[in-house]
Amino acid sequence: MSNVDTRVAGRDAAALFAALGDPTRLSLLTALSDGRPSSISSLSGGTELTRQAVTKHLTVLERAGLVESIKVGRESHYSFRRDRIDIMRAYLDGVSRQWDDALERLRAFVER
Amino acid sequence: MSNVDTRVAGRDAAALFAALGDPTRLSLLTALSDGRPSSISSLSGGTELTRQAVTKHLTVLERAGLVESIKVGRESHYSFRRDRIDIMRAYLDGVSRQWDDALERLRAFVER
DNA sequence: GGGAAAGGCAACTTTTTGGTTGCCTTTCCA
DNA sequence: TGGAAAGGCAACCAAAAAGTTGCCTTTCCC
Repeated sequence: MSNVDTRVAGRDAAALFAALGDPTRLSLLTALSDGRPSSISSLSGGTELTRQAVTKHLTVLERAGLVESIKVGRESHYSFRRDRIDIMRAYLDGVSRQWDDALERLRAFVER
Repeated sequence: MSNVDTRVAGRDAAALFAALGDPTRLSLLTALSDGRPSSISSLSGGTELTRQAVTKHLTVLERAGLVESIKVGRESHYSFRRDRIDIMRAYLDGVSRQWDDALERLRAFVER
């Protein structure tokens, strides 16, 4: 049952982890997590990357549901979506808990 | 300062997230998180994958520090390393907290 | 109105990744 | 002691990812 849980959660989680598995995307997400929606240009300014490269990374993050975008005039404003982070946290918590339980069982066995 | 923190943590974290950004590796990690060290054959048995494919995934996980291996006779025993999970949790907690703080500041501003 | 800023779209190149097959070495155990 | 089990190593392949360049459209604002 908890086995099924982690497997189901894992399917969702893998895509999220993959989206974060790139230093550039991770820093984009960090930049957005301060709450200020940002345009593509402002996000690519200050980096070594071209605007198009940043666009691609933002698209990856958006498909994973980690950010969302709205058009404001000629700009696209990207913003952080906190809720998806919780899925990853839940997955990591599950793995950690399973590990802790395993250790506990081992301890109980040894001390028997 | 907390900005620097997330950036430093981010460098480590990206590699870890990347290692988890694959369904196969995620299920390998889940299998190992029950505390029982497993051989490559036992991990590849029951899956559609060849032994070599599993070996490669385990190598990725090991380079990321998420598992470790020891040789036992002719077998390689892989086991879960919980400590690295904490780095990812810390990163996600940091991002979430930054987001929560931003919301709080916004609320305070609006209610002023 | 017209130039500049913001960005979408598409083609293309280069690496990386996920996976395979084949072969060799080491270890186990009947 | 000799086959079978476990697995390392290397070459290879195909698809995906990361990034670039070029060009076109939309919007802003002087």
